[in-house]
Amino acid sequence: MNPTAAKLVDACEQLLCEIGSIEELTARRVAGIAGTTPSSISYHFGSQEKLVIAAAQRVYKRLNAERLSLLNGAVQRASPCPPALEDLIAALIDPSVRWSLDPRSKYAVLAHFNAMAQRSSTPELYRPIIEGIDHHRVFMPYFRMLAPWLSEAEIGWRMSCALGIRSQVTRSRQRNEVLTYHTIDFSNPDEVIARIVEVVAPMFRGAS
Amino acid sequence: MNPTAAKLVDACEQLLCEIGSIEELTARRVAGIAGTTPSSISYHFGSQEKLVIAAAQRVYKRLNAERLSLLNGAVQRASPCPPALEDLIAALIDPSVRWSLDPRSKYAVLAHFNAMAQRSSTPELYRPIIEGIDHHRVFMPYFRMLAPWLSEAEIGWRMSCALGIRSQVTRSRQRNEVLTYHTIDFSNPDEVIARIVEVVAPMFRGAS
DNA sequence: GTCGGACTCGAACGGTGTTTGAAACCCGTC
DNA sequence: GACGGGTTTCAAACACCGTTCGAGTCCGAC
Repeated sequence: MNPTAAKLVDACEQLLCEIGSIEELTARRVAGIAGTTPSSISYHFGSQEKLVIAAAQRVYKRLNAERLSLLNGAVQRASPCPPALEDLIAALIDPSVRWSLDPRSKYAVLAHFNAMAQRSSTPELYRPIIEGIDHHRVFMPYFRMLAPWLSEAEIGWRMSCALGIRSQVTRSRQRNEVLTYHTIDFSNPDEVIARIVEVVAPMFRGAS
Repeated sequence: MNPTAAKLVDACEQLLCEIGSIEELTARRVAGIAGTTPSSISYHFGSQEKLVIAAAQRVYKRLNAERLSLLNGAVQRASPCPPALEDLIAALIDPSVRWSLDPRSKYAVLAHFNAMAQRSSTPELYRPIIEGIDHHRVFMPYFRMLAPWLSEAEIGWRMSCALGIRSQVTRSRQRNEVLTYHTIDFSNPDEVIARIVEVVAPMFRGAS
């Protein structure tokens, strides 16, 4: 990758972590941090939007790698048995929850990325990233072992639900705190993860 | 309300339903539809942002009224017994799910409103609306009757989870379809609502 | 009749992302 | 070593944005 382009991605990542709103990310500021000019963004990436996507893609890779490593850890720990349902669910949501609560993490990049995706007039740019689900698919065989009475589609649906709950936690923290009368410490990742596991696990049990 | 201000809210609501991205909403377009000038937006509402908030507030009122009426219907149908758990959950999520799938509804206004809230540099403007949870609180006593072993906070947490799953459905339809191998018809509100009820209900049951 | 407030609107302002065209640079070829 | 062509850089210009400003209009109160 061209060194200027690389510097732009770095600057974009850095700025996305510093700003409170995506509106504060401007081509001139990014270029300034990177020590170049706004037009170089268009030249190397086609548009500011695509630069943000490039930055987010890099961060997503790290997050997915962490999730995969958690999964592998749980699998190896339990080997030769299948991993515990709770560990599986925890691995699925752990990195997102933990990163979103860690100000030193690059989670802000993903948050702003999602904000941009929602308001974009060219959603096709974001689709490949947002709907890339291979990192989720790797969980499915393990869930199936634990709940063989559920079809793959049923497993997928429940994983979607788990991810939706995860998003609710990372996005609407204040609302959750009010709704739960501040009895849950939503700034404590371990507690949040345990709470999510607690409500998601029954979805995969035979009860119904 | 000043007639020009009213026309601006109407125009804003209309335009929000027609556009694909919030970026296509410009002060000049809104003013054009309303038959006035951009500066009147600043004059009557203070900013374009606040105009969108005013428009969204009106739509939220209608949605919350519909939700409340569904709740009351379920309560009366079951009276003097408490309403069925499934009906309660369904009432909680029904309007959002149904509106989000009905192109004639004003759901687009709320979708764009949420997109704006996420990217705004003045989130305090949105907080009162997004975190207004009185419409959710009215559900709590009924849930408590059905699950008296859960504290109010536990009920609130599970309601939050249900709303998170709801958001996942209204926001990331395509991803859900892929994860479920297209076995769920996410364009059919009745099916979607039934699916959500199916996974949420166990959260409120005694199992664990 | 005149004052004062509410309202409207066109022009201007400072900002945005992107395009443009001319330099500067790099590097293989003669 | 000099040339030539592609690649990269950058300042200026462009079209557009939301907002502000100031003059002008309207209308009811005194």
